[in-house]
Amino acid sequence: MDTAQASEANMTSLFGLVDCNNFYASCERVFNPALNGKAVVVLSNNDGCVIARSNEAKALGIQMGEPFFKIRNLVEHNYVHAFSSNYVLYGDMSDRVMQTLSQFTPHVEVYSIDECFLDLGDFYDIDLFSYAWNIKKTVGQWTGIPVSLGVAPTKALAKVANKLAKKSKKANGVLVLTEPYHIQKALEATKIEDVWGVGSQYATFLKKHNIHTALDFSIASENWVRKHMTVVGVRLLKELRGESCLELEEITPPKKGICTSRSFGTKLTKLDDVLEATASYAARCAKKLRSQKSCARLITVFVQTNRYSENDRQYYNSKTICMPVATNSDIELIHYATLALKAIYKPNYFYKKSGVIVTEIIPENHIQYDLLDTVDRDKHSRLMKVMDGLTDRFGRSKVMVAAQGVNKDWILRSDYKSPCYTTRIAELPVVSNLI
DNA sequence: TCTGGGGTCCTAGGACCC
DNA sequence: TCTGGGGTCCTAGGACCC
Repeated sequence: MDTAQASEANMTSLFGLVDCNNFYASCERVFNPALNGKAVVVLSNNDGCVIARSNEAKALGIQMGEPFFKIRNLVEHNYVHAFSSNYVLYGDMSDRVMQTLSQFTPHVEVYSIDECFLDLGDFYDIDLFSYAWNIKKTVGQWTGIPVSLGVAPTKALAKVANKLAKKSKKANGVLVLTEPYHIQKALEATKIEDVWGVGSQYATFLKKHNIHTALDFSIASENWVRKHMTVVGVRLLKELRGESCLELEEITPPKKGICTSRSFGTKLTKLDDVLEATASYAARCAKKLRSQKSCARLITVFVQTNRYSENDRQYYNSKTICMPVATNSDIELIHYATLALKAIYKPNYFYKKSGVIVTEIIPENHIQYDLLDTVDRDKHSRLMKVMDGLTDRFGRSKVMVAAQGVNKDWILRSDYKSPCYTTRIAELPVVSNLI
């Protein structure tokens, strides 16, 4: 946005930020009301660490990212209810929340699975507080998910408002910041490390320079900020001063890199096992590419051992292959992922994780074909369509390329998973030798 | 025993070209 | 012997987000 546009936007810009409270934990509660008032945590893949906590779990002192084994005692004594992550459920609940929000303004930006920016620029003249409160109430009634809502003239200020809305008992989940005096008070009450865009590195640096709150930062010199925090810092500075620099991004641009990686449920040493896992990740990348109608030219595979086991020999390596023609076919990506993995695999290591990254992504209708190409791309594309159709209907892992394996020794551990309450998964026998 | 996964943007510096 | 300078592209690394 240029300066003229920006200053024009400033006349009326107004953003809402809706954030689902403790989202994954709240999703688990919607379908299991007995959990209300109880400490609930949701675990990362492999039930490794805590990635979501209800307020009661926070009150027990459980930290974000805490390894699960450290709180196993609490779980066993029933003080805490733990769930493996159930992304199908959370994705579906997220869709419902976003659908509900779009009833209130046509211009929404789905910022993450549990956050959404709203353009409220047309609503300056109405009673913003009632409107905001109505949004919160409606989402609660229609989806069962509690949300907090901050409203302010810029995205960064809406973030500030949202955080305070959640924290303050008085605000009770809704805070509208339009008056300069209120904005100033809010900035004063916001610690610098809680500002959107200030991570741990910058927070430490800024505190060293006596900047402890968002207000301190907002009165720093622009040149000083540019010098130490690049143009990104300057944008933040302006946003906190009320000058809108970040627009609402309603259309999600296609991703420039797509990565699928997982830690294995157990340590793997055999090439075949690592191959099966890696092939599955390649297929996931292919599916993600197809869903955004893209193809990729580069594929990178990496493997690593468990960096926490001090007694094991450590190994990390990666290999990138430039494919002759950009593709989004399971079969081709698995083929090249296999080649890449074989190039870096070394026997006698305990592998804990592998991953597939695809880059140099282009729209699928912009592919440059190779004269010497021997792949029947039409056939692949038709096959992938059929497979996607089956996957969408019957769920993942029902149809796959044989290289992905059926033994799945590497599969994720997920001992505490709730049912997929909202999406029916029909039963269908595994078809493994389709190709 | 057990420690997540998937993204974005910006900058500095080197290579290369004319 | 003298040893320019501007532009572009690429990459690695560092910061951030959820």
